[in-house]
Amino acid sequence: MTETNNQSNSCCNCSSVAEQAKKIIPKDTLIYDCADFFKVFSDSTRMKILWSLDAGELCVCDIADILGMTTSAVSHQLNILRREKLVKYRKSGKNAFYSLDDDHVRDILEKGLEHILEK
Amino acid sequence: MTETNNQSNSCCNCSSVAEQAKKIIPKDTLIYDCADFFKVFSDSTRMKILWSLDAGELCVCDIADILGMTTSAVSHQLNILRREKLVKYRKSGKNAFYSLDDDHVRDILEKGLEHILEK
DNA sequence: TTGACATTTGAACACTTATTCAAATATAAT
DNA sequence: ATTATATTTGAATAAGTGTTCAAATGTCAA
Repeated sequence: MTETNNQSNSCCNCSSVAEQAKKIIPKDTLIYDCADFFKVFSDSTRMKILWSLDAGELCVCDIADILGMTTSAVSHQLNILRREKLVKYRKSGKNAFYSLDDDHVRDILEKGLEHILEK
Repeated sequence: MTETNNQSNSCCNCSSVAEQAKKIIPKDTLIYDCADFFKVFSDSTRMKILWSLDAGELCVCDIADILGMTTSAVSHQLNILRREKLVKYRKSGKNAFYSLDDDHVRDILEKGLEHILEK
């Protein structure tokens, strides 16, 4: 054997970088969880809800009013945000009050905004 | 008129927060751009590609080899990553070498991973 | 020129997803 | 009990998306 490495069918000279890449990539389960996490931010309605909650605690009908959407549509999205642990809520009488789960969410929101504004 | 504010149909006492929320929410165009930006991170294939490129510059066939996918599928995703300015590339002979556009992307990748690991 | 290789591209397909609509819960007021 | 209000839920629809496949483009070597 003239070449002593085990790369399968490389077409160029990226082999060393490729080997390192294989080590760097997080495990599949992590990748999936991470992708799902970002997926929550990938919808404009959810984005607006999160920015609204950045102002403080809000009930469903107020969020719906702010966004100009039905409470049903908003509730569906809040359900997703809750499932991904981005918002928490408490029930009080007829109302359900939602708020951001932690400052981590604010970090991400601002990072995204920064990226757009700087480009 | 007994109440002197112009809120339309609020059901609770979130009015002051709601007013502030309306001011805080970024303009629609910004929201859309931001959502699109995060959408890129919401797919596991693109996520793996980005993590691969974190190791350094790579050509398409090597990325395909690392991910165990066809070059066509990878090329389609690279096209999206390029469109959103997350990766840059240079052509050299038959090859196209891709790399991360800037450290901003690394920041987001790590923020996402942090969030998952801490929860 | 011919053939091989790396990459890109477009159409088709299966799959996912956001909103709408109607109905169901749940709580408070009369 | 009845009515009104706030919210949730499930099914249906329409729009969006990732991969595959086949074909096209572009580059190098013989």
